[in-house]
Amino acid sequence: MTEFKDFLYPQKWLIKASTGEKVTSELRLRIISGLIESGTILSENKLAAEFSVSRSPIREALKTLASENLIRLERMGAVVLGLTDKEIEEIYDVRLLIETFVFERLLKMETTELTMELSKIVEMMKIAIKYQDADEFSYQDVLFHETIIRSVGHSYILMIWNNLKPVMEGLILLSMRMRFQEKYEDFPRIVKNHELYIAAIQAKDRKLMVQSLHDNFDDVQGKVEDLWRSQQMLVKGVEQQND
Amino acid sequence: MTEFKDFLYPQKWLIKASTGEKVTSELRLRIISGLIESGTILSENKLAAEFSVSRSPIREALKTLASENLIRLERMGAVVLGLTDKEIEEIYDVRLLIETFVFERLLKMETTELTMELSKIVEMMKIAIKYQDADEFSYQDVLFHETIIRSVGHSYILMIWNNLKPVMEGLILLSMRMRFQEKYEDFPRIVKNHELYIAAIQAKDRKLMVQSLHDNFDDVQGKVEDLWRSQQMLVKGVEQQND
DNA sequence: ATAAGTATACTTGTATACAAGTATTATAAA
DNA sequence: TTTATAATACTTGTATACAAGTATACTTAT
Repeated sequence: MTEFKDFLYPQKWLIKASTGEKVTSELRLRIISGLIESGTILSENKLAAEFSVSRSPIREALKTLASENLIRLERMGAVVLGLTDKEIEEIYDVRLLIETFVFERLLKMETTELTMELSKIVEMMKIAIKYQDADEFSYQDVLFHETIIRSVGHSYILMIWNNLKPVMEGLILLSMRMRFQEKYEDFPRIVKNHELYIAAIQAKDRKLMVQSLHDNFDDVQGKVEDLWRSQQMLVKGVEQQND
Repeated sequence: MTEFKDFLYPQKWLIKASTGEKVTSELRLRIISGLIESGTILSENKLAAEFSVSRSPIREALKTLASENLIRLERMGAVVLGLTDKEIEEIYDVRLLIETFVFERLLKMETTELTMELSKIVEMMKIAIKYQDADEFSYQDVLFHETIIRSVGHSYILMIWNNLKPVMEGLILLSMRMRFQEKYEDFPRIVKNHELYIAAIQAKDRKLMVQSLHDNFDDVQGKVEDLWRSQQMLVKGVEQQND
């Protein structure tokens, strides 16, 4: 598989990935961004030709995307579902659900090690902002929440997170790229929210946690149209931006 | 793929299924039941030989089971994780989490059609008991909860259910088979619990719902050792039982 | 012109072939 | 006996081949 210049998904995150994983990540982001529109019928053969790959990794990708509700596999072809605003809200329902659950567990735990780790991540986020690295910032943002979820050691909550994560990551990625272009001033506030989250964990303060979580949602909750604009912009400027 | 006589998974549920789905369902149940022990290393080639199938459907099965936390894919071989008692409890954490969420939504909805549907399912459960059909009873039990979850139309809650369902189904299946052999007297109570659940939905009574849900968990919450016993019993008696 | 039937070009699901890499085992040397 | 090296038998990931089935389009007959 040739590494296309016009890949939306960060190439450096895919260095060790198999072809199947690469295709999965790229297709996912194209669907989330709206570059591949809802209603489109995807065929394994056409995708294989487009990516210059055999059908094996394509099949793997389609199965994964179907489990993430981004496409629906049918007799002939996979129909793209994409993300409506309603579904983005639903994703945040689930995030609120599991992070609230996790927080309840944290209330009964030692959290010094966790907050240490989270502080480190926030430092990394600041560096990413300084160097205007949207992808790195997104990575740390996702890692922040994953670190919290992992810390309670609940394998089925983690399973839910693992199913949700790829789509979340895509949304955050597109949202942050847009912000770096258009709303750079947002970032200090986003960082502050994360610091608030850490404070809530340290103080074991339910209310503070839910509040900072809600604020965090608002930060990412760009409407789908915004993400689409963002994607358009990126595709147009991709010749210059990508090495 | 030959239809082995010693399949644990109900053959009639797999009539329209592809080879990949058949292998997935059978492997899953063997892992849950303990027939394939935790720590076992599964190789694609060996499984393909064992099931008289090519590696394609086996790969599909292993990917699915990995997403369900039943195995862990590694460089060489897939290591079986199975279900510990802790994990079974975690599954019920998640069920409680999503069914409670769903119930909150139901409080704001018209539920006459839903309760009608649920009553029908309970009738079916009674018939299954009458004819001592453990598999059919399990099917209706799973369908009962799925019907409730689907009724609120939340695609990401449904996604969680879809990820959880196969393992749930397996647990219920093994648990009910054991009960039909050893604790037949349990069933009237199980049916009553489901009727209580319906009443809770009709009355929009949170407390009643949580209570009946908890009771329902207790009914299925056979310890892993019990499931293993059940499986042993079934494998020994399989020549007579399966057609 | 329209309807029916056939041919063709798709589709997915499974089997097989191949390539690259890893663990193990056997062999050889110290 | 122990260590190092080489050969072999595995492993997964990807490509390709094949089979069965479905939709489309074309051809033929009325």
